[in-house]
Order: sequence, then C-alpha cells, then structure tokens
Amino acid sequence: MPATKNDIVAEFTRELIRVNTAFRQYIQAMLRRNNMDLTFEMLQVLACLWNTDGVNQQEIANLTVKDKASVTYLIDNLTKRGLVVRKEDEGDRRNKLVLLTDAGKALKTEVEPWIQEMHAFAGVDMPVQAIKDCMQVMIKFRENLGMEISSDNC
Amino acid sequence: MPATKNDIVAEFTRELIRVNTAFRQYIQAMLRRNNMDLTFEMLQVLACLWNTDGVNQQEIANLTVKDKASVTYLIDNLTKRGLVVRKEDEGDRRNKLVLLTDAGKALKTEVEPWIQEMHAFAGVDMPVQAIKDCMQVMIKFRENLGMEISSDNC
DNA sequence: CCAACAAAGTTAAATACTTAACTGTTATTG
DNA sequence: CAATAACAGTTAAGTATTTAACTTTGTTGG
Repeated sequence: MPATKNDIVAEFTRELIRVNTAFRQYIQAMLRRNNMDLTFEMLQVLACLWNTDGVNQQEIANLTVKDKASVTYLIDNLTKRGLVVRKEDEGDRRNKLVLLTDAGKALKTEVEPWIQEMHAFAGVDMPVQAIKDCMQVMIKFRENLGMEISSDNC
Repeated sequence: MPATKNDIVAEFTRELIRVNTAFRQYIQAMLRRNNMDLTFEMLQVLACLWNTDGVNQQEIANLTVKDKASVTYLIDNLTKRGLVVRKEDEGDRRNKLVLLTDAGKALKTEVEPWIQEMHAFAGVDMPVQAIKDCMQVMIKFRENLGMEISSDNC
C-alpha cells in the first residue's frame, strides 16, 4: 500500500509525540540521576526565570506553551519547594511577578550545564540549517491549522 | 545576541510543543463542534482500532506512544462509552484484545473524514519531501537522545 | 464619569500521564 | 522439571492539563 500524503502527515504527528517524549524522558532521567526533586514541567518554568527573573504568570504560560491554570499549579509546587515566590506587581496589580529565591538561583548553576549538555548531545551530527528547515515545516503546520501562537524567545 | 546551536535546539523543543498543541487543539475543537463525547486521546486509540481491530493493549500503547497504564485507563473510558470491549486472547492469556463494538465501528464512518480533512488541511502548501526531511531530523534527535522506540505504522 | 469589556490569576472537576508495586501468564534455561 | 526471567495488564498515588466559572484589576468609549 503506497503511503499517501495524508498518511505521511499522520506519521508526522506520531513522530512528533515520540520526539517530544524522548526529550522529556531524557530530562527526567537526568533529574532523577542527580536526585533533583523536580519534574520536567517545573524545570521549564525555572528555565524561563533563569533567563529573565520576575516575569508574570501569563508570560510564563506563553513562554512554556502552557495554560495559565497549569502555571498557577506549577508555581504553587515551586513555591512549596522554596524555589520561587510570588510578588504583586505594583505597576499593574492584576499581575503577579514570579521571583527566584536564593535556592532557586543556586539551582541554575547546577542544572544549566546539564541542559546545555542535552542540547549539545541532541544536536550531534545535525546541521543547524536542517534544524531550521524542520522548524519551518512545523511552523507551517501550525499556521495551516489556524493557530497563531507567538514565537517569542524564552 | 547571536543564537548558538544550543539556542536553536532549545527553540526547536518549544516549537515541538507548540505544533503538538496545535494538532490537539484542532482535533478537540472539531470533536466539540460535532458534539462528540470523546477526547483527543480516546480518538488516538480508536484510530488504531479502525486500522486493525482486535490488537492487545501493549500494542496500542506502542502505536499511540503511551504508557500501558495510560492505555488501561483509556480503554476503561472507551468501554464505559460502549465503544470497545476487552476479550481475553485464548492463544496467550496474558493479552487482552481490544475489540470495537458496533457503536465503535459506526463512529469510524463519521470521524475518519474529519481526520483526513485535518491531515489534508495541515499539509497544504507543504511538499511531501519537506515533511519527510523534517521527520528525519526528529528521528535523529530521538536517536541522539538514546531512545530506540520502534516506528511501526498504526 | 461609568458601563462594558478585557486581562491576570485562582479554583474545582474531569481527564490524562508517570512511576512503582503487584498479579497472572508464558518462556527460558540450568 | 523447577526456578527464574520476561511480558501483559491492573492499581494507586502523585503530578499535570484542560475547561469553565469566578474575582480582581485595568482599559476604553459613549
């Protein structure tokens, strides 16, 4: 049976899930190996804050591609672990700024090299241009499906 | 600030999540629009069965890239809705074969055109070769991360 | 001004995923 | 043949996601 274009798109969606799972499992294995009491999702949030501390929750939601309700939940969990605190934005009191604690900042030194290592490891034997081309395909899929999500950097 | 290769890999992982989300949201909107009492995940399982009925749960887990515990849960939900039944495999009594009911089969006629439509819609202005190249990049990422997941068709 | 709307965050309920321990069945091999 | 390993499925607990309703605060246009 010859694969039609639709079959190929279908297979693409499955590969999407597989590679997503691969990244998550790699990180979770890394966290476990180093006895970090963190999940992949908490790390996504921390990574945003390590880049720019003190952003509000909606912005974290945009950057991590999560729902704002999920972010509320994750910030609760990170607060319990003493890694972040919420602070009301005095300029706009609807916002709550999320700030790293000292413990949260200290984690960066420990974890960021591992993340860099993963990115380097993942990209072995992979030309930058091929990755960019692949992203263009993904963006095109997303646009075709009518999702206009902003692509800001984290 | 010039983007390093690692930055590009990092952005790739975010785009991965975005396009994944786009596909899921498209399908959920479609299901809701047509008053289907189904989730994206249940549909993934049904799609496997519409292709080949009577496979066991582990195989469904492989095909949908899910954990077998998740599949137990989803089959429970589909059973409650009267769309599938479990049947012990008499050849190997460890297995439970999952079989479509008449209602489950009837759904195929209704839903499959929408899925085909989505795949066609998603693939507009996208050369097949570009999609294949993109999948090769994703597979390479997965291999680099040390995940050797089988890539059987569904 | 103020009424209507929009935006940020929270909450609760339903669904889903992950991990690990567990049961039962089959395969291996000493 | 019996011990052991491997495999399929279930269960339970913890975590995550989604949706919708809700509160609070800010913006805007008549």
